[in-house]
Amino acid sequence: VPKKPAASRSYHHGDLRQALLDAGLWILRVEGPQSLSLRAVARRAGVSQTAPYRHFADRRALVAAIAQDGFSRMGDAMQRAAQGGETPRLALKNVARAYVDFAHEYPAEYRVMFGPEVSDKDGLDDLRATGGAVLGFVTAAIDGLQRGGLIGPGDPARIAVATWAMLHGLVMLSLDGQTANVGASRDELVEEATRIMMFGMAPR
Amino acid sequence: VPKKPAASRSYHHGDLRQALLDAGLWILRVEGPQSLSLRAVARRAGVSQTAPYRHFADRRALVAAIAQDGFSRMGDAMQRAAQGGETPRLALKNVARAYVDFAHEYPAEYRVMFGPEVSDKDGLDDLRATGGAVLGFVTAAIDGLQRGGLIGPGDPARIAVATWAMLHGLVMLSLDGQTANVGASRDELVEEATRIMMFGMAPR
DNA sequence: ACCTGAACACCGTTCAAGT
DNA sequence: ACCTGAACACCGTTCAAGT
Repeated sequence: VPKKPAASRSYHHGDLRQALLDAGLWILRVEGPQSLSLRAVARRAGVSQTAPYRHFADRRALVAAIAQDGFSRMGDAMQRAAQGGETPRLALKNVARAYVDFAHEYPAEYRVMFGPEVSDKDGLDDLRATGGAVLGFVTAAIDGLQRGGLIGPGDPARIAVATWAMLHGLVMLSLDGQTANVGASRDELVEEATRIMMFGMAPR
Repeated sequence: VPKKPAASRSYHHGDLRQALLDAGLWILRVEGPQSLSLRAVARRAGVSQTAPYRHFADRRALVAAIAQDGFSRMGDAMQRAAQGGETPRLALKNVARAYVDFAHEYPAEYRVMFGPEVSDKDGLDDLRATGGAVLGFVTAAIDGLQRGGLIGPGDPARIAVATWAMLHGLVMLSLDGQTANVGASRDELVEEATRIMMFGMAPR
């Protein structure tokens, strides 16, 4: 029996759109991405197979909504991490760690966020905007570090892309188990990557 | 009518395993990853729906074989690029460019190589080995640069992971269209990433 | 050994219909 | 407006059978 106030129960399943998203997230986390079907989501939400079409144009729209939710929550985690740092450089490291931690805590969602099903953003304007916000967030952080004299000059947008690329690549290789044989922990790899990004590989 | 010598035609479709791989690659490139089904591959190869099961245990095995083929061809391209450089540093840049170019020339295959369907390498020992060879290749290149005094000390395996992560992340963000708004070409972004990897972001 | 046809349990999506 | 049931064209996989 739903406990929500009547005003938010526009039909007898409460907020069905949210219920479908919750069901999708549960299936994704517990049963894996290959089980994430519109029919399974409908079953878990307790409605007929065709009910989701009232809220999502097609399967891709549901996946996009899940991806967008992931970007949103990851952005929140990064924001919280940024506020915790005592110095700008510590803040950047905290943000990097928050990013990597989010991906490893919710690997299935992270994969969906960057997966092939939503890689073509045509018709997914909201998702494009939310994903772009992550880059904007990193760009603002880079800009702040430049103003503080902690990193050198250069187009902050390009530097931000390189920073994001490093984090994203590290996460993907790690999730794919492709860093398992280097004899270094996840934190050690983040550390090494941060060191290279700050000081470079060239001898000083 | 197949023109191969009789010795290689173990059955009337020639080398059916290879024919199925070719069909899969064609479908992947032309119709996209969502059309890559065992049945479609069989149809295109002109055999019954169940014939592929003589050569691939299941759909995942076919996808893994396609991914492995991709890793193999990408490794070849990197090897060729490495030999072309006049100096070690130019060679590294050439390898980076070859990597990024391969991914953009065969985006569907690249996505499959790092996609969720084969991310769990359990039971895919050959794929794990071929993927690991890419890391070994980068590690050897880093080691060579260290010996030549062109990059500083440090565990070459960890430095290689960071280098690969940067390339992989750049490729994925670019393929996802998430670098479209920074006003920089693909080459410019590779250039910027290479600069940061070599000299770092910190002011000198 | 290699391939086929029928069958089962799924799936996305559409359509007419119910309240 | 919101939801359902039936239907269509797919899919992965198994099984008995054919040469």
